[in-house]
Amino acid sequence: MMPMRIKDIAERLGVSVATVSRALNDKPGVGDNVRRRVLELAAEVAFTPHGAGRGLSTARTQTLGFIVRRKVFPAGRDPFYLHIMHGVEEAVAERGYHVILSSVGDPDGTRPTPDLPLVRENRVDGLILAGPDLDRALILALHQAGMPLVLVDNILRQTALDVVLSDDREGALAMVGHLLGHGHEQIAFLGGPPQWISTAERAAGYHEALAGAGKRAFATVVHEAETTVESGYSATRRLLAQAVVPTALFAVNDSMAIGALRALREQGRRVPADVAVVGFDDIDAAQHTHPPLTTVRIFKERLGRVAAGRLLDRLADPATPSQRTYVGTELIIRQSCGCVLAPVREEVTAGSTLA
Amino acid sequence: MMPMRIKDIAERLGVSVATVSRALNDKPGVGDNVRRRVLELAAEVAFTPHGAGRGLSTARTQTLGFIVRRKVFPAGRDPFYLHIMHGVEEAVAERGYHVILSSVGDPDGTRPTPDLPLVRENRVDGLILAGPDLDRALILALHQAGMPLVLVDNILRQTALDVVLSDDREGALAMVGHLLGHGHEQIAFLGGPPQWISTAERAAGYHEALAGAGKRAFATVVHEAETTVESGYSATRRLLAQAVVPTALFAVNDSMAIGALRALREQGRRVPADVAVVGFDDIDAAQHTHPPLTTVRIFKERLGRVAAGRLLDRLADPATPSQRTYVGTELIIRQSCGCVLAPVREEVTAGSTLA
DNA sequence: GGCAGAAGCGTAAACGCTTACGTAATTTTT
DNA sequence: AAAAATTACGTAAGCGTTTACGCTTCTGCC
Repeated sequence: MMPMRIKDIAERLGVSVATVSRALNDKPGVGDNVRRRVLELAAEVAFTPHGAGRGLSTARTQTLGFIVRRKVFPAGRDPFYLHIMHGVEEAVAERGYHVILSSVGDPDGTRPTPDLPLVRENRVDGLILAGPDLDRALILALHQAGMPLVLVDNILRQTALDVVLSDDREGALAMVGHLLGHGHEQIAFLGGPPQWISTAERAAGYHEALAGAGKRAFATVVHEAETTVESGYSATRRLLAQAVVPTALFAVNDSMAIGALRALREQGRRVPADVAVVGFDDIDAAQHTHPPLTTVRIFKERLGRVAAGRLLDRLADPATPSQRTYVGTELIIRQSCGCVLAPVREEVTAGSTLA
Repeated sequence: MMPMRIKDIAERLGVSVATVSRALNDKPGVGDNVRRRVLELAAEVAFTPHGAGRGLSTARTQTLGFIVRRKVFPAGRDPFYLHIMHGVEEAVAERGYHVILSSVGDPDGTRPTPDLPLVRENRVDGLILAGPDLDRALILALHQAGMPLVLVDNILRQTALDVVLSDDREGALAMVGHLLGHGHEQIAFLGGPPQWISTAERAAGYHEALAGAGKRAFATVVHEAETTVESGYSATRRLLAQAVVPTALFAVNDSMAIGALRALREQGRRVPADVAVVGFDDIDAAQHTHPPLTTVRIFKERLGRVAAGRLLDRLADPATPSQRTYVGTELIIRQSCGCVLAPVREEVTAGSTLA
């Protein structure tokens, strides 16, 4: 019942532990005969090396950390980062690694240089840092301490770090292009914190699309401090109080778009007849809004998979130059933009509350 | 830069590593003087024991595994279990533990007794097994191997295991009681797989409520093999084809309720005017449906916290008798049941698409 | 003042694995 | 056929902790 250890295998086969270890790890210095016998027995008893033992001698834990700011975690929020983590888990499992989840609280300031128990305890070989609002000082400290890192949905300027992003600019470009193609002239933008890479890039895509079409941005471009349903709601109300009302509303993410839907409905404006509303992310709720939300899908699991791949590659070869990877997006046309003629790509269960 | 190890502390203080270890672990056999100096220095350099080293000598990893069936994970599904995991993470972090996420695939049958790499590698002290459709053989094998376990949203009859469940029967009782109290006579039930504890208990609560009120169950009680939007949709269509149509529809979970909303809408029935629809779970999407969905809220993070607590307690004292814990639910009255008079408890951002 | 017991501390082994080094046997080279 | 190089294996040290055991020094007691 007690699992076999290398020592036991060595004993049963009448060889030394060193030989067994070499055989198991494909190292030279073992005869074909002995090697075969070792591998056979190992397979038979489903031998797996003891994690801590191996870790102690190799200084490798075969484990990655997935770090996310506690605030962006669920509790009513869309589980965007959980989807990313799921992608990470699948990818690393395929390569024999594990993931430890850790959500960091607000910097408490009790420690001069912020750090993570995970790291101090040497429990991880590398970290995936997800989300735009992780403490800069923390990231820098980890990087300078030599911890292999990959950033997801975030960048750190002036620093050679691996970064995985969704192609937000391209997605926004496509979205706004789509609206323009359907005759919208007055497209307002509900933005988020400009220091977040994703929201900044989406804003850039918005402006670029308009410029490319020779149009001007809608007079009032809002930049909210948060990207929640509430902020989308209040921003839309402020927008509607203006003299000229937009014909389309591009929210920087789906949560804000949902807030916009609510504000419009309360003001008696019909969506999409009076004003079109589109979002970004394709969160789970987007297909259940009324009307179902046209949006730009982000492949969240894919982001996780790619980030994990980058990190594992870097661990295998620490000299790999850092790189920035963009994961493509996809336009999801539902009813909230009124562009029924556009090609509709929908999964079977979507649009449960078709209007 | 290199983190200090016990050896270094011992050297700096001119004592032995054993003494340092004893001081750090609050063990007797250390003078007050030396102890103080050790603790001071340790605090100063933010010493944290090396995970693998400690793990190797104590056979404790300070790590828990969170296991979930791959199929129930996101990719379009509601991240129910991710919320649970989040609760787990918060709870264990407070007690200095870590969580490793692992989603298990379908049993591939290549191994006579199913097991987990996590366990064979001795990476975890215990496991939280989430979801009703984990392989029975796996659970039993782990249990018999002496691995501390806690089940969430699942039970294993005939086995003394710690179990954490939401109080589904009570929730269903309250929900159906609420409908009855508002005059509904014909309440249909859209059920799920009866071997799942949660769906079975909800069905039981439904019948119990009706029996308590002296009513009979609606002639056709449906039990679907899946609890998806699609199955809710098709089950509702079948129901509507019957001679007598219910006045209220109680779906065993929110996904099915969403499917029901779609089917009703397609058939031209108004919700809640013609037929009330209620669900269970309070998934993220429930507040964005049209109309917003009345449902029974499950405290998913709390489930995770409680499960983690049970497991940690058991690790601290392996003799703890196994126990079954029920986490209460909460009726969330929104618009889909038409019972506007009931007390409405809503968070601020809810009901974004108020009808 | 002598002795038992306790307290404070060091020594060394153990956990399970990898790996540098040494040695004997085998193969290759001349 | 002798020297040199290669191969196959064992020995032992090391990774960072904890802990059983043993030695000294103190304390208290008669």
